[in-house]
Amino acid sequence: MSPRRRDAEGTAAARAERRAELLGAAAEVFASRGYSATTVREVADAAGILGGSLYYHFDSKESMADEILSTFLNEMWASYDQVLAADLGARETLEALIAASFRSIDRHRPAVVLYQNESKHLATSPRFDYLLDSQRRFEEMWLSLLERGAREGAFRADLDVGLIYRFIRDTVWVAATWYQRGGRLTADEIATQYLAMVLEGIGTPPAH
Amino acid sequence: MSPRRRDAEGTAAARAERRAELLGAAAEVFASRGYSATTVREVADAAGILGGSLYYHFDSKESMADEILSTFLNEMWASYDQVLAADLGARETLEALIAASFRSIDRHRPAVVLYQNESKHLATSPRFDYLLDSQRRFEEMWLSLLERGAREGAFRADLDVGLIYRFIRDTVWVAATWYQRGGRLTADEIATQYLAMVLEGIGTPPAH
Amino acid sequence: MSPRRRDAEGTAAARAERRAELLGAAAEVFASRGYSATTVREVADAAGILGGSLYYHFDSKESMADEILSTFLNEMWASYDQVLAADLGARETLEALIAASFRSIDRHRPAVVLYQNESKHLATSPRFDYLLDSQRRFEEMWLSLLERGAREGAFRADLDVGLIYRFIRDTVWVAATWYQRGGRLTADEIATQYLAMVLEGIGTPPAH
Amino acid sequence: MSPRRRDAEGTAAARAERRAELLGAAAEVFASRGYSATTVREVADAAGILGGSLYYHFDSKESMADEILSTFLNEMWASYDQVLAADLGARETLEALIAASFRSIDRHRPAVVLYQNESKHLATSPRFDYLLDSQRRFEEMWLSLLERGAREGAFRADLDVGLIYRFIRDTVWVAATWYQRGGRLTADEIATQYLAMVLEGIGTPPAH
DNA sequence: CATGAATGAGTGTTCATTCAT
DNA sequence: AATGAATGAACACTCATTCAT
Repeated sequence: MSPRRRDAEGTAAARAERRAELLGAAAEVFASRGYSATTVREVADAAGILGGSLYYHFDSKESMADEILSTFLNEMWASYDQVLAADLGARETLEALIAASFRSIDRHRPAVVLYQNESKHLATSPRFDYLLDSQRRFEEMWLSLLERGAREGAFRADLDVGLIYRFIRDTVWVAATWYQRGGRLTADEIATQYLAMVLEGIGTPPAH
Repeated sequence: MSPRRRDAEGTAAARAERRAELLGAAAEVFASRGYSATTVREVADAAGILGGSLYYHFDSKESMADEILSTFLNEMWASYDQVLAADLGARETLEALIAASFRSIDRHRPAVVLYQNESKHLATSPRFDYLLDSQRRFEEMWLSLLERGAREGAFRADLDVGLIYRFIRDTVWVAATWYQRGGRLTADEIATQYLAMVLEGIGTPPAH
Repeated sequence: MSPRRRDAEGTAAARAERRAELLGAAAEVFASRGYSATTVREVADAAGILGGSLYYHFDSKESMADEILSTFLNEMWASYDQVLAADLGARETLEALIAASFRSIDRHRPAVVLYQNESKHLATSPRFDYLLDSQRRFEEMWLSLLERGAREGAFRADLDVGLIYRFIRDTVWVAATWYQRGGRLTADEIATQYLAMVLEGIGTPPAH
Repeated sequence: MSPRRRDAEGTAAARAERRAELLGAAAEVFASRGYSATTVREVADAAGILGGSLYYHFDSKESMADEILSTFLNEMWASYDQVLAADLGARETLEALIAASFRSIDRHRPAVVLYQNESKHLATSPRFDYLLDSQRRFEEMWLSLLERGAREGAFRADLDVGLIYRFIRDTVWVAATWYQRGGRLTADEIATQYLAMVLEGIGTPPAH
């Protein structure tokens, strides 16, 4: 490897790293203050630079949100696809998907919050069409899993599937608003308890 | 009595009614576009008047949000207090609270969305301190109910109470983002199915 | 005519008048400082209002330039069309067109300057396509007139027509950069002398 | 002697050459986009380097314009002075000056465009006072030539001298906006035809 | 009650310029 | 000589708010 190549790689990597740093700061601020209510200057402050300097790295505020969200979604789908490829039973698939989701929250908490709060608003711009695509694919995946589970006897068949879908979807993702790494419970512990609640309910079985 | 005077006579009631109309429009727009992303002009457009005219009725954009939220919270707490005053068993109380919550969503959907999405942001201003108070009271109420239920054997005791609290809280309120009056399911039907899920889970009991 | 209609007309007219006022100020500043080098604030200052207030009347800086230019071009072409419709001889047509041009300069001096200095730059945006259209029509009109004049013996035939075209075009329009109403010479006097120069030259005939 | 040292030896000349290269690119871009509308980055792009790198060679954007304009004006005046020193008759002087002007356009087209479009704007800064000086000298030169020509019978005496001055000035310099080296007509051919137009006009003599 | 013109602080963005490497 | 990251002032534009009518 020639020194030239070494340098080129070094700066390309350094640039990518800097972008990641800045996007991390941006995601944090967007998540806590809301995308619209956040000023570019606040993002820059959080990153320790001046407002204008962000534009050396990014085209616009929107493109920061774009990169934050697409990075998160790509990783999330990669982990979902791995689960789906394993071809497990309905119940095991559900368990694996929920665990994967909480791991996503653990790794991308601010991005998840941003996604939840602003995707509807952002999706009005064509550049964010992939948000709707992802949402559609997500819904299809869950609905078909829940229907299959009901058919196979893994899940109760007396509940509205659309309602269950929303129930699970909301339950999982909203956790991003309060989850914090290093808190009382780890992401895996939360996943386990969530699964217990979702599958068995919080009520005690009626006595005979 | 001239028509002018006739109008004047009804002024107080008419004014209140107009305010309610305008707040309804405002809540709808705030909920769908987000409070920060909504301009006063958009609210005015939705109400069929010009931007400046809103200031005859309200002091500021903030005060509209204030009135929307406090109206909703007052009504919500009135219904909760009624439930609590009935002194039911833990399970029955939970059922009644959830039913009351879905009825709140039915009556104040945009306000609930606004509350969920923006209360954190708005609460930085002292005028919205009551949001935090309400939240605190809400948490206390649920935690004590869940603890009592666990003690009394109505609820499982092996789950983290704080987690259950968040689980229920999120599950219920997020529904405001997709619920629509006159949709496939009524608020009461949704409440019933939610209760089934929350209490019994979606899984089928393991065979012996 | 009902009072309502009177009012409606009154405010519509008042609004148009205000726009015209502001556009007059804008044209003046654009012409003297250059469009790009002019800030919106400078325009507003010249109009005696604040920068933001301009946006109550106009969508953007660009739309001000647009309205200034299209108003000027419309009026210019109206006067040209009148000349062309009269179906005069080549020489008389040329005289009438040049007189009309100087009258345009008299009435729209800043707009002409703006047109000359910035149309190339502005025409990169599709909204200004009409500038290119106008330019093309202008060139065709002049070339066909000059060719006809050469054929009919009204103009010398030994000169390059394209060159004459540019010569006349530039000569006339550049005058907008120094012309001032109420100066030593009226627009008509300038037109007369320009015509003398263009038709007969500034040299004295060679003695026999 | 190493190649490095060989380079170093030629440093002063090499540096001057590089400056000239960069100024050539800058002049081209300034002329085509307008000075204000041109960014330093665009200049650098045209030169194949990065924006910041220009500042190794020049103090500021303004100093580039300065050097472009003063180089052009110095050369132009050198050629004018040569003409004036020859002490020709009025008509021959005019012919020689116009020919020299078109040769200037041929050699410094972008600089001439820049001069025409931006000198008024730039002249607000004291560093560009020489632009006004040049303009004044230019006007004096032409006015005295035209007056002398009128006195001596070389030029018509029935036209406004100030008008003729502007007529010639504009006619000549505006050509820089459309002239291109290697086009249909050479600079000398254009000069010849321009002189024919200016001296004899485009009209045919009235028949007796 | 409502209008419509204006305000002025603030927003996202641009860009000439600097400077360590 | 040139890079590339950063600066900071300025820009076009937005918007909550005011107020005379």
